[in-house]
Amino acid sequence: MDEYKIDDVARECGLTKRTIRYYEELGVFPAPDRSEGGIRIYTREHIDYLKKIVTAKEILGFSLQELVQYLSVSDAYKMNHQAYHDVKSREEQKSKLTHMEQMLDEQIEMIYSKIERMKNMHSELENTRVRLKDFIQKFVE
Amino acid sequence: MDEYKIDDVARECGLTKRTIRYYEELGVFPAPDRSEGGIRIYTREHIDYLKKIVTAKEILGFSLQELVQYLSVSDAYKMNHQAYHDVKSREEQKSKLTHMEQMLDEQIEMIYSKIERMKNMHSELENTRVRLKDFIQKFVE
DNA sequence: ATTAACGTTAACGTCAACGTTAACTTCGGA
DNA sequence: TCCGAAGTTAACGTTGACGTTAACGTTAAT
Repeated sequence: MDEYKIDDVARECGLTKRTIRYYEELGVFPAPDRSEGGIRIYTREHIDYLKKIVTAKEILGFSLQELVQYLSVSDAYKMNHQAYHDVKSREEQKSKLTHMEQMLDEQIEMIYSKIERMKNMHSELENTRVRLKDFIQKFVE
Repeated sequence: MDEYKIDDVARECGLTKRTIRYYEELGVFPAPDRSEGGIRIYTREHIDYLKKIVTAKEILGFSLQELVQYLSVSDAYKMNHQAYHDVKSREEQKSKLTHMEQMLDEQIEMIYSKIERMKNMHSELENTRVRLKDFIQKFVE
């Protein structure tokens, strides 16, 4: 069965139920279908998507507002659904697509530069380690 | 003159005066000497150190509490001063040094794994870009 | 010597990102 | 069928990381 309740999702994604509802409220996470009694019914797709959100937030250090930006361009799911529906003219669609392309390029560039700066910090720390080891060496002599 | 007031520091580091005092209050940033009238007098060393703090926070996405941890092992300045002074026995010093070494190793490992995960996101985004370009291509045909 | 610009502390305000609680409904097993 | 676990919304509380304001002292330049 491809049906999950909020607690299952929470467990698997490492979030609280409150947080999941909060993300839905903010528009970071899509609102799922409801059961007869109004209970949120999630699918596996939802879970995978939420996992992506969590890692993006963790690794990139994005705020929830930035996440909205990020998600609007980074996800193929949205590429097939949101950008394709609810838009009127072909011209509008095309401009929306090229805009997405541009945003995507910016995201990629930003992540790349972050990686570079992290590499710098990494090698600085390696240097510090060497100096520390030297210091300890001299210390025990 | 190697003397700066808080506003100079703020400008150069891209922070507000309030933030600098707040960092001092938290122990993230060392308290400088004061002038006769109680005004904070900083040196170039302070500025460089604060710049490090800012980048570490930005790039690593550390909270201020985590920064305290990070700074206590990552900085050579502290290696020469804090760990060397205010400690009593030689045994204590040695254990403190090996503890620093261990923490440093952990930091290095953590940053490395962050870099790896960012690389993954980066290549995922590259894939998305390719798919998006394809989509646009077919769209304009 | 005065004044404007800049410094100080202390206290309160704010915003994001949830946690907690209350008051209620729904669901699954004995 | 009934009870307890787990679902729901709504509202208030909390914490981190500062911003803002007030009330005041210091400094530099005219």
